[in-house]
Amino acid sequence: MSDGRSTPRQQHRDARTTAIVEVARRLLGEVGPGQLSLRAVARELDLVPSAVYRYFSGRDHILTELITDGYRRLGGAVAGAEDALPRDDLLARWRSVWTTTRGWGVEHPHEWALLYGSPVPGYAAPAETVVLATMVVGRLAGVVFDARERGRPRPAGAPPLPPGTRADVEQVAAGLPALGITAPDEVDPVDVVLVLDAWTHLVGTVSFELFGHYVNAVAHPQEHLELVADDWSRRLGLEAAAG
Amino acid sequence: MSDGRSTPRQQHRDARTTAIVEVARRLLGEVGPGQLSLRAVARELDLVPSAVYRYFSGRDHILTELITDGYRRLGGAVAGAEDALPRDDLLARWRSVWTTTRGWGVEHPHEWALLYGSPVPGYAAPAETVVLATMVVGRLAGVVFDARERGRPRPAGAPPLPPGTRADVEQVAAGLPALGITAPDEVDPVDVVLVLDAWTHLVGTVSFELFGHYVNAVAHPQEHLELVADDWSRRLGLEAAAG
DNA sequence: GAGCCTGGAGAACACTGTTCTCGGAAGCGA
DNA sequence: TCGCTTCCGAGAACAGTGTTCTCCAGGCTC
Repeated sequence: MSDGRSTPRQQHRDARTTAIVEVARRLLGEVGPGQLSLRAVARELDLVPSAVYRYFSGRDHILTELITDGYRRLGGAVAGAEDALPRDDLLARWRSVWTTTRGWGVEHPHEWALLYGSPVPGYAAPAETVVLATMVVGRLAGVVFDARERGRPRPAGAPPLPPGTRADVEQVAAGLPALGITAPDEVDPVDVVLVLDAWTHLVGTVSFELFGHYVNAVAHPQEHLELVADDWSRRLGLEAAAG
Repeated sequence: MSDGRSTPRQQHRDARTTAIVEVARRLLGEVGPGQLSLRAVARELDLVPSAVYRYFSGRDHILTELITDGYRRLGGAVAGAEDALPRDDLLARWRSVWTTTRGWGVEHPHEWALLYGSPVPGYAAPAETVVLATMVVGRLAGVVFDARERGRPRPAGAPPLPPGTRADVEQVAAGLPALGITAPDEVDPVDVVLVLDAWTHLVGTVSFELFGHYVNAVAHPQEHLELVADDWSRRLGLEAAAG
């Protein structure tokens, strides 16, 4: 946020900027997006509303900042948990990504809604966000690629991909290095699709839990999520060779 | 909405009530929830804002009505499409539920966001909604149950369910008749979990497309969704015996 | 030390949801 | 047909909201 040398003014500016985001995030946790009020943020900081406009172009700008911030925090939590595990324990790493993602969502439901719920109207993802938003799915892909590298193949039974999806996969595979994902030289297109689907299912499951679609259906969401995670790991051939 | 005999007053009231909802739904399609304004609805009907309160207790009440209305319409679209297919063509019925659901979402993205996006703050699902909300997953379950009835088993390879999930499944199975879902006498618990997961994956996939999480990843969402649908049908053993 | 410029104050505008009172008109029973 | 009741809409008001504008003082920069 601050460039190299920091004048006193720049320091003050940075402090205020982060203070605004911090307060906004705290209020977001209390009331949820849509109810987040710029004036409330200003009040909390003993500021007049118009003063906030020195730092942000408006309410949506603050929300945008909270979104990138949320992706950063979620990604950080997932990365931290997975990095603490031995690289060879693919199954533990895979489950870690799933449970850490859910854990973060359960702890920060409003931020989760901001990231994966209805998009905010004025929001156009800045360039920085697109790489941040891929952290979770990137970790999923990392485990799968490591499994292939260790000679664990995917169970048979997948049909060939239709042409449109093949094109999509090529697009994705070409963009992997830019996202910091180390992929094998020859990426299996089916792996790419399955990882994308597993990611979708992961986020969908957590969203269903947090958004109340599982009432009267799933009373043990943690257990259920682990079940789904193991299911996908089996389909991706992550478990030990002896089934 | 109207009970048996309808006095002129009741007629007028019903007409106004539906008119308000209709206008609200049209405006919702233009601006999205959160931007939907009670005053704008009133303006459109040449009404003063306070007059709307004769029919709805507030803005959230209108949104609640739009939610139940949305579930009804989505469910109706799905049911209509599936009922037009021969009951024995399980695969076609299965795909129909998937593609019809996506098609409705693509046509009504804001209503989709209302149903499956971030929950509305003041919204507590009325009793009527819980049955409406299960229409899509109920149709998925119906296809699977019909497959079992026709002697198509699920492919092997599923691990036993952990105790918490077993309890959840029993709860769900006990509630099936109340939802109008005809289930076999002995419901396979794994089938219930898989249907729930397929439903989650379906909604998650459409949401990811509509909410912009698939940019730079899935340029052919229709084809991708069909791929996912077929994938689940294979895991559920819906296709003809000869693979 | 002179000057610029930045950040905050304050007022104002156009909205929003919601509550209240009040009037008139339409429906209803006799 | 008359009179009463009920109900619907108008209107004003209040407390909020996001946003824009002008103005000014203080601190930073040169």
